[in-house]
Amino acid sequence: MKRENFSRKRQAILEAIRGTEVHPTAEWVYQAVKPQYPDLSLGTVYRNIARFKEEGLILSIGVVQGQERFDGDIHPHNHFICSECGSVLDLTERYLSDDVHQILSQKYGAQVVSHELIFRGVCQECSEKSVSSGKKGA
Amino acid sequence: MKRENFSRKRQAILEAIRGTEVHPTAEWVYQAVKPQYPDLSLGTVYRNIARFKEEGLILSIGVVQGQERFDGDIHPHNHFICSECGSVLDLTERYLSDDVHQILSQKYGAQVVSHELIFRGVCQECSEKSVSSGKKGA
DNA sequence: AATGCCATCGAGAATAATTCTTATTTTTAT
DNA sequence: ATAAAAATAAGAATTATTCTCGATGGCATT
Repeated sequence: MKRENFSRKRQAILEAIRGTEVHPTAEWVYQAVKPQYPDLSLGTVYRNIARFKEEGLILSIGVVQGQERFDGDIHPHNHFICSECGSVLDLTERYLSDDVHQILSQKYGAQVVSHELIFRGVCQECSEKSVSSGKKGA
Repeated sequence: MKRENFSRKRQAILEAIRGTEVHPTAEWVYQAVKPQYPDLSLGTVYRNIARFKEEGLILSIGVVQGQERFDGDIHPHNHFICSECGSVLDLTERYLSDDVHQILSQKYGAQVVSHELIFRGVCQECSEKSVSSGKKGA
């Protein structure tokens, strides 16, 4: 009875987001799904991403270099963002237990429901580039 | 000899950002400084904000509801962002020591230089509104 | 006070990501 | 098969931000 209400394109968009580690932009998703559905529209990607976010199927990492980045892995984990190339990496370390939400909620009278922890710096690849081109390393 | 290189408008923009707790947008800063300098241009606000960021005089909290938010307090601290009204609050609790940067840098071969920890949820004010209007509470 | 020099600025055009609108197409229920 | 509902394509519209460039401001030297 209960319908899945998932069109093929919608499904393909979700799978594209879930099936990559790059924490893609809307444009990336569009380019990724386009080959399979050549009549895909960028508006459809945006519309469905907004929907996935509301439904909790994906998460937003935030805006990196002017473009919003998404994550199909909704398990709690943290990220590292490279200031040079904008790449987003997953970090497996856990730093905060979820009871901090409770504690903060009580202290501030708010409803704290989630947190995000983002580390910033220069990734290994960009660090090496900088060294070889003499930008920083020596 | 060494000139301060700070025009009055630039100084006023920096002071506006430093003198508020609201973690303002560029537009907010523009409106705040405009009365004192009626010929202020929004482009000047953006230009100087970009410069302050590069110089490390202010920090970017990230994009909230489509607008970038800034913080004149560069001491390490964390934030709570209300998903309803977009307000940004300071949290004084410290959760991470800075040696995690070292540890992560070694583990990933990157240069981790900073982190940001953001809690999300509904602030007290918005929570109360929701209750009285029957949106969630009752 | 006048001059020269650059940093800074204003105004608005340009850009780019995202959202919105509407007609059309696809999907689902009957 | 057909009608109703949901989803989509195309592109216009919106909006925050950046860019361009001619004009202005502020300081140093005269």
